[in-house]
Amino acid sequence: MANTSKFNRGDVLRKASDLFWGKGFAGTSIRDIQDTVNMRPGSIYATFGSKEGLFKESLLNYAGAMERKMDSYVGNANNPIEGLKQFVECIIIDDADQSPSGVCMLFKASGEFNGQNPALFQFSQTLLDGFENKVTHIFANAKHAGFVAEAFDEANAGQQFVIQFTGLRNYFNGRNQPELAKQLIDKMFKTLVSTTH
Amino acid sequence: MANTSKFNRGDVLRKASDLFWGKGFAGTSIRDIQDTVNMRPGSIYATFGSKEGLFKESLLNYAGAMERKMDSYVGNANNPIEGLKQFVECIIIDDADQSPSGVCMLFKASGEFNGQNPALFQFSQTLLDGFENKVTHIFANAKHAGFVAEAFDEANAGQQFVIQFTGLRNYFNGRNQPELAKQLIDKMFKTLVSTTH
DNA sequence: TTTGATTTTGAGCGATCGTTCAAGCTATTA
DNA sequence: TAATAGCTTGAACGATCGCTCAAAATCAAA
Repeated sequence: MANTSKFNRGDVLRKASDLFWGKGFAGTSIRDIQDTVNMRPGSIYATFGSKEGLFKESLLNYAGAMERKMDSYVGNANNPIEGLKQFVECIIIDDADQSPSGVCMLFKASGEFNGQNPALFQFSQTLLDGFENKVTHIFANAKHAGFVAEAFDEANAGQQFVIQFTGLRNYFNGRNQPELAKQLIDKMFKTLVSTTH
Repeated sequence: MANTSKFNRGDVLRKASDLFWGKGFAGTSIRDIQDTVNMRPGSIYATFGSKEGLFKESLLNYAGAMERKMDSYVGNANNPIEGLKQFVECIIIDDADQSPSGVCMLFKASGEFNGQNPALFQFSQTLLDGFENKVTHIFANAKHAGFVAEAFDEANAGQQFVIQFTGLRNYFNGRNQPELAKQLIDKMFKTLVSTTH
């Protein structure tokens, strides 16, 4: 080894991720990225290979951050399902004004790439499946811990969670009605908990 | 008047709309459009003013086509709510493979423009509000005709319809599971019809 | 302190972007 | 049929796109 990187890979990915999340893949230029991560094109390409490569890592970084945030809320709550609810409230209500976009980056990518870029579409779909799996496991654990009835169907609940979460997030994208959002999230979880086989 | 247009404005807007819907605003170039609508740049700019102008008309065309389709299903059904359900099944299941995108063009535009282009974001939000209003009126008419209880809350139902529809559409974007989709649409409407104050 | 492997730099490549406009074409009117 | 108003054409503008690579800078090991 003779020379070491001057940038922090995590910082760079966080910034690039926020940029891509807000402006989309096609709407973000490498020069946008150069400016916000303070790297020259040569360094960017030596590190990430291509715009697509950087996007893939950015999307992965987003999904990871999302799952860590969810884990944190679930882990700190007495009832894991209550934790999930707080996570949803945080994303839809609290983070609304500081978030680069009101739409989930995974769905935004999935929507942008479907029919245009099979590889990146497949990549985003895999991450979405992973997210649903994670939610399903949280519901399963909640059931084993006795927080919901034995007849509770965790797979169905995980699926419903993703659908409702997406619908709500899109609905409140650019719409500033926190009290309404809170009501609808309440309703979402009331319906979710009553989910059985 | 000395010469008349050779192109059909409706045809051009349909084709441009499908292109923008599939590839997004940033992902579609004027040269893409030249090729699919068979017009030269001068004609396009003389007719629509700019890429943004063409996009606005394309989005309007999409929203209009969507509402006409919905009206058609609702008008031909004995029960307007049953008609709404058939409309949803048509969009999510039947049209899945011939549609330029599995995501609603209005939400895709709203997601792409939020924080990037206030004018176009506002435009797409207004069309979304119009769509929700239309659905709410359909529910109101269904109530007045006695298809649901007097306690039925049509505004709440309209809101829920948009949220559930969006969630399901995103979920089944690129996912080919028609029988599962049918089940979830069934569940969506069972829940919707039981909506009261 | 010298060496040398590694990273960073930034000018610049060819391609494509949105857009313009002078010139040519076309159909109606006189 | 000649005149003319309006539409279409397509070459080309300056800007920006993703990306490359030779040269300069940097730091660990010898």
